[in-house]
Amino acid sequence: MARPAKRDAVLATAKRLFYRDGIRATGIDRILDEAGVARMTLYNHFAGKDELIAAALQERSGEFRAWLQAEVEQRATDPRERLLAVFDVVGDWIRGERAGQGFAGCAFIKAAAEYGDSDDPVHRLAAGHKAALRSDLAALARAAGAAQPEDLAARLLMLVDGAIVTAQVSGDAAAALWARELAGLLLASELPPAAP
Amino acid sequence: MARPAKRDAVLATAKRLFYRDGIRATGIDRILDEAGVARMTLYNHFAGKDELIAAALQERSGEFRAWLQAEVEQRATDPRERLLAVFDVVGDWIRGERAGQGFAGCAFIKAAAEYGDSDDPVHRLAAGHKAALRSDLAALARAAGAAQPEDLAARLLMLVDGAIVTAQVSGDAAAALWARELAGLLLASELPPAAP
DNA sequence: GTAAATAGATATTTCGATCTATCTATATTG
DNA sequence: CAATATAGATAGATCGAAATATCTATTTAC
Repeated sequence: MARPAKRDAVLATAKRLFYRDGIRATGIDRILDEAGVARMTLYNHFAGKDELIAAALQERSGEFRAWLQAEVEQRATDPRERLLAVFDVVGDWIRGERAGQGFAGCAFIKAAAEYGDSDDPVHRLAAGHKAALRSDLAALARAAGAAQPEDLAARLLMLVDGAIVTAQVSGDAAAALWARELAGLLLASELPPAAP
Repeated sequence: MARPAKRDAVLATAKRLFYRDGIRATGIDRILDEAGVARMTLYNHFAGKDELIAAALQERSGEFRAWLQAEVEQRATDPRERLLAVFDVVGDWIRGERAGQGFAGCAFIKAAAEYGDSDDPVHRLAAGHKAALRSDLAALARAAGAAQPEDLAARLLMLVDGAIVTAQVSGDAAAALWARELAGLLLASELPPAAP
């Protein structure tokens, strides 16, 4: 094997359990058990649980952004429609149609909830993920001709997060649809009329 | 003193620490220390931590709903304006202008994040709180003449939660304003035009 | 005087982390 | 090719701290 097969096993298991059960609720021992890895291989690859948490969140952030970007680009070509397609992708995610992963809310919102101090490294990673997503959306908004793409992106991301939280807390699978309708109203009021 | 002075001290401290630091992150010992109460008085009044969590969340839910209701009624009389005033109240809360309490997100969203299993009693309490809030908003929506007051309430609550989460995770103090603007668009499209 | 509250000891887990000794597979070297 | 050095992984013991919960004996307050 090339290099870090065991490291990847630990990281993948940590990502899954941290997301499904929460970070504080997930002990090192369960990660080791489910990854089928010895205790010291974890501590050989990561300085400790904190570093493992950071690595898991960073990897998840990159994967999620890439997945969202690819799905959106696949579903629409017109920038305005791509902004709306974001909510369709989120809807599929909520309904559990994302590769392998059952929906359990947003890992970063939940991480920020567990580590509420805004100076905490975990909270910073969560905020950084949201800032990156906002930047991704701002690029789409700019392509769609928004006068204030950053402002529009911030509002759209707030809609996305509202939908995710509503689905996770209350089990409202239709939340993404509600958010999509609201996004439609927002785009109609913020974007120049589309040329036919 | 009448009856449960010590019980109230424990409950008040638990409410505060659970909200500020998280539930799992808050140990019994710290609650006892900060409440200035002996260990056995806690276990005389509550069967254990689980019951204390439930009591704290229930009390907070009632207090929050009453506070929101009172603030909204104080700020506007017209039902449509009351629906918008909800976002002003949330904005004050985010900016830390609620009695004594620094803003640290929504206690119930955070609780549902920590206890992700939808069958968990803590998660159920969180979902129940959101259902109650939705019901409160639906009453306002009905008074405002909404055709589908429950649907409108669900969307407004999603906006509220989106604003709260955005403020907590990313520190965007303006999130409540963004949500208010979106709510304005939604009301314009869902409510009958106001009679002058 | 009676019920509540207290201090303090204690039991039992669980958690994160460290250390050691052993095993294995690969790579290096003679 | 064969002997060996090296790195990675393993199992298991162990440590200290923190967590929830229980029990007892004493003090406080009404």
